[in-house]
Amino acid sequence: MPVKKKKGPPYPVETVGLDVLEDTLSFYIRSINIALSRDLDDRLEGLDVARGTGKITTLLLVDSHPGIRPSVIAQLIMRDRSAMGRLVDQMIDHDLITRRNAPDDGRAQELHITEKGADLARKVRKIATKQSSDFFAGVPEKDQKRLLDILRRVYRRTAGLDQ
Amino acid sequence: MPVKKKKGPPYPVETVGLDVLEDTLSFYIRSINIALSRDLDDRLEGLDVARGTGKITTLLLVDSHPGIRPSVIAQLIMRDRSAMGRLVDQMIDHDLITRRNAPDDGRAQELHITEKGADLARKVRKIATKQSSDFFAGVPEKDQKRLLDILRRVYRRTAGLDQ
DNA sequence: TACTTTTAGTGGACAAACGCAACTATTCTG
DNA sequence: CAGAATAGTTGCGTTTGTCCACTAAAAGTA
Repeated sequence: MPVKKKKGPPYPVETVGLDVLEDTLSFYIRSINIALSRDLDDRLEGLDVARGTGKITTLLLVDSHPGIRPSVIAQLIMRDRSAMGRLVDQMIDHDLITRRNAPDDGRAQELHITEKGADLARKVRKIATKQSSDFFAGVPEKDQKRLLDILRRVYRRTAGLDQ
Repeated sequence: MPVKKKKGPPYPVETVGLDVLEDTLSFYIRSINIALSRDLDDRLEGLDVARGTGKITTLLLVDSHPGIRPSVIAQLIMRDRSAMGRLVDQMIDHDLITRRNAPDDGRAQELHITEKGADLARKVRKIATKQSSDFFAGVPEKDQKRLLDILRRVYRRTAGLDQ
């Protein structure tokens, strides 16, 4: 006599094959991106820099490259200049960076970090590296390096930074 | 006598160091995700499935798992049920899938592919795999596999599919 | 010098997407 | 049967980002 069949969905989540996506960059990148963003938002709770869509990169770049220009950052984070402008506005409101006109180029601006921004940058650095290693838990050191190398190469190429 | 200094920005894009982000998963994932999404949108031009935010995964999953439930897909693409519902609505409008009530569970639904959906799925499979290999251009076969393995592991863990 | 083109930044309008919370209906647990 | 959990729907609000037009300045050209 057959065991009573349990109801449940025809394809339980754990066992669903992902079709070709199983071997595809885009799917994992997209999904992991979602997970990573949410996780990061949690970790940044209340830190003036939540919703880390570019704010974090901007903060760290301004901190480590005093006088860097908005348009340069825009290119690195792959946003257009208007989006970047708004991002800068926000961060100025939060007193994290300052904006001044470039002395040698009337079109351009220079961004500088504030006290508060620098403090935050220190915290964010810790958080970002911690998150990275948490997500890599269980992945051998050597593979981590290898993975980052590959991602770096792909990134530089697609951002148009190479050649 | 010094060479005439060229003007240009203080930190040209190509040379800007990314601070700790240089060694951080989140930055690359986020950026590559942007690049990948835009590129994919281009390749899907006019294909009824543009803005591939989950549509692609849904399409392929429904195609390869007839009767799969919305909530299962939602979990795989990390969205909440309401977002998933709207996604399904759209795809039904585009005549890519159909929705019917599950015979054995009054709460649930079953999704099925349409003719048109199946056609599209075939095309999308080609496009997705092509894109993946394009982005991997220059990365040795072996490293590609390795990378996908790691991403898969990270994904499965963060999606709560393992253990 | 006068022109044209390119680059940097701003502002507005618009749209798409997502999450949350509340609600219904069904099923499961005990 | 009562209460908890699950599937799906709907409305609401927010965020985010893209497109486009516009100004100002600099670079290229002749």
